Amino acid sequence: MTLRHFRILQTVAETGSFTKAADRLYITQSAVSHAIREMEEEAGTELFDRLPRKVRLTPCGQLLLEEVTPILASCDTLEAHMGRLEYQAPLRIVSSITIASFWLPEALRSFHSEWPDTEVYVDVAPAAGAMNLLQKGKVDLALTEGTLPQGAYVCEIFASYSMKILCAPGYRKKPGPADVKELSQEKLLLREKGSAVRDTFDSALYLNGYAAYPRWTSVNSQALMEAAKAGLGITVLPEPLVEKEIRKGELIELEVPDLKLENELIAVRHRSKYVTMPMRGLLKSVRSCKGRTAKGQEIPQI
Amino acid sequence: MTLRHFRILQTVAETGSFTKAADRLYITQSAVSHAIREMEEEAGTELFDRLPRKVRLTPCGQLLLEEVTPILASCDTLEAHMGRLEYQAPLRIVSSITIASFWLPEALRSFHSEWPDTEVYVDVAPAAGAMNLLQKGKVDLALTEGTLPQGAYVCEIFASYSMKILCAPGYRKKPGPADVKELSQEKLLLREKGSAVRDTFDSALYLNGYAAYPRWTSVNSQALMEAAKAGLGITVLPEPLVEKEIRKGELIELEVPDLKLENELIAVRHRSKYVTMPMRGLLKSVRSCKGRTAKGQEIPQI
DNA sequence: TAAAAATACTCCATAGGTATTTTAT
DNA sequence: ATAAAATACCTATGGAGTATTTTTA
Repeated sequence: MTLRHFRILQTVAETGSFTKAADRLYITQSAVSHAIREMEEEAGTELFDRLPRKVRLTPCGQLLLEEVTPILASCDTLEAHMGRLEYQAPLRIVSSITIASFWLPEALRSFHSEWPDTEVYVDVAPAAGAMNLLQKGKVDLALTEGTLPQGAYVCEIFASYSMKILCAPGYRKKPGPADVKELSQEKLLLREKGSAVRDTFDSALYLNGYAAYPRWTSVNSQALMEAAKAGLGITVLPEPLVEKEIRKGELIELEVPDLKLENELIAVRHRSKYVTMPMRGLLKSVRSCKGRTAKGQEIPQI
Repeated sequence: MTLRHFRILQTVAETGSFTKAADRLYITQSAVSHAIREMEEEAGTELFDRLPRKVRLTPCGQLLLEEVTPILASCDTLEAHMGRLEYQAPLRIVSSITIASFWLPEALRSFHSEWPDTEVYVDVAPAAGAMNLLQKGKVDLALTEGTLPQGAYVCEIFASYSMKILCAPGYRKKPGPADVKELSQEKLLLREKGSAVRDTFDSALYLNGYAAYPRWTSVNSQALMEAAKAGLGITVLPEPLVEKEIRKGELIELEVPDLKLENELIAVRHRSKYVTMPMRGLLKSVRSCKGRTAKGQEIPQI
């Protein structure tokens, strides 16, 4: 039994004639006759009464038609969707917290203006989890930061941000720059290991021969910022996140000349994965994205 | 796009491998590869990501699979029904009032015991309407009575009944048999023209050179019976219908030796119409039917 | 190196066509 | 005599196979 048989059955039922059905389907009466015969053999009974000048569904044929009609209707709508599949299928991406806060909103706004039919599902997760989702095929693109991932991936650096070392205005007695040793002995308020900000900081210290033993370890940057404001220690956070606080004087930057604290933002996808047109569009939007949210706009805290 | 493509898509999605899908479908990996390629060309996008050692649905493939799955499920249940179509399709019959009252219940009881899965839809209609329904294909069998219908039909006489000429006990002054002339001049309470009982009576009179001009004409036999009981005239009704009233003495039979009032019961079907197995069964039940309802049982009045 | 998909090619089953016969009015 | 379906017979497309190459971990 094939869709072809179903379609022929339906058309014969509608036209009441093998010949007319054949005309409508652009095949010959012979082909219709064969097809109906095949179905009748499969059913073990006649589906049409052959009357002079016309045919008419038997009760069996009627029963079969009732089952076949919704199947054909489904196939028709599917057929119509077929060509648009690529634009209707959602994009699934995972993004680091920082990127989701300061780059993604702009990128998605630009993407949606070009691809209004394509939905984007976003999963915000720390860098380590992001690569796992990508590898498992749960997402098609990971926007992550820090070190370039190993493996069968295509990576593209699309932006970067610097991290600031910060404390409350009255926290430090000695003014001016500090050296790395001083910093490593301070009360540190840091993100958890595995987060890009922490890993970059750790490796920067390590390059100078030191290691960090933080007082606070937090999965949430906002908590660290508040702790620093309260004078509980020194924290290290992405510049875009603390821009406003520095401007307002609620936090002040501690300069440590030897530490290069810069994180690169990376769009990562499977090397062997086909890049759909909407995905191409999203990558373009990500690339052309200036970063940061507009001045004065409230930053959503995650 | 064919059901075959859909099935291959589904199997590849389930097994995560072209080769495993091919094994399960008893075709080769090559055939699967071709089929998926064809669908991808139709969709204009890739449906599976080719990873080392396995394949995985893309979002497009996922979307397509979600549309395809219910179609395949419908086809599976249809396939299962296919062979039983003949037994699941209902029989549609039309029956005269008299047959429906005194023969059909027994025939259907016997039929249903042999064909419990086959439903029978019964339309009770006067003889003229019955043939119309049969001709229009609304029913597959007509149980009618009186004259054999003309046209492309197969007819089978399966029983007969006699009609009784009846009046109230005190209605007639002169006792004993009457002749046809006397009868034709009586106050007659008759069924409408087109009904088998009336037509048979009319033609019996006509053969003797007379015609009926009834006082009452009714589509309902019960009304005629009540009128006769009330002494309003003489009526002509099927014997099975008035058996009880005669026995009780509520009506008495008027003998008219020259009138042969016998109606044959006929099963009629289209000559060119395929006879399904259940229909064969129903015909057998009709043929072997003794007629009348069981003694003492209430006769449903229609 | 191994395991899987892609591909080049071949074959044949069957969908479909042509021409004719059958059927029923 | 006519209009339609059935049928005998033929053709060609495409579904499926074999064998080989490509790909990537």
